[in-house]
Amino acid sequence: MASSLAPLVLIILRRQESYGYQIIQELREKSGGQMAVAEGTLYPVLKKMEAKKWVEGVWKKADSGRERRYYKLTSNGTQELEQQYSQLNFVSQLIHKLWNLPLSTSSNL
Amino acid sequence: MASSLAPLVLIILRRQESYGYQIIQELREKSGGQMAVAEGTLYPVLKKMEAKKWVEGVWKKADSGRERRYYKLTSNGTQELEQQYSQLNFVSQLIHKLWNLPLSTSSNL
DNA sequence: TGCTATACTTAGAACTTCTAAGTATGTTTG
DNA sequence: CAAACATACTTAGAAGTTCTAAGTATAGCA
Repeated sequence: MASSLAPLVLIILRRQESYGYQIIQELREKSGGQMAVAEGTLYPVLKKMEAKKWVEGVWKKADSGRERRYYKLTSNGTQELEQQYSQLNFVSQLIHKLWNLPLSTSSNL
Repeated sequence: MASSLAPLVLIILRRQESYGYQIIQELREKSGGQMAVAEGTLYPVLKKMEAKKWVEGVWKKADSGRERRYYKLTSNGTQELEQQYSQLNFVSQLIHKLWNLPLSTSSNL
């Protein structure tokens, strides 16, 4: 369960343009193998993000001779990412706040 | 978009038992109005969590005379919460890690 | 030549969340 | 007292996301 893949992908593309297969590898590596996103999950997400103009995709022939679809962030996507990133931080902070509230030690009823 | 409501609810119930309507209020208050969960979203989630034995629900008559269904964490639910909480922290840290990687300044192709 | 890694596609199922109703009871206010 | 409002829970259906599980195709290697 990726729990909202889009921001993770946008963050990766913020650093440098990339393509589907590599994004999957990077997520797996950077997460120490914890985050295993299936191809059937990621590729439709990339298409949806392209349709929303968050990213721009172009076909390029790699040195290997293979065709790859490289994606890069648009300015739209940068805005979107900033919003989603701060939203994620907000929720994360809310969770910590709730977690750290003192536990009730006796019945409250 | 609540982005996985279950852990938030479990965290609230970890502090003290509560009921649906109050959980909605608490989420709204503690989030400064940012997190507005609809009743039609929360109540089915509570039922699902009860079916999974993460929480236990009982009907009680409140001082007001109203019937409420109070939920409290089971030991099962405590285990589940610990797992989900560390999973959330993991993803949150991964996101920060990826965000803070140096941006590429020139073409990488 | 056959296997493995790379690279992308697609259909359908499962799950989550939201919308938008509805029901019922207690409280407040004109 | 009646109307309006806040409390409290229910449910059906739509929309959105992710997973499963296929499939296609090419490059490199044994």
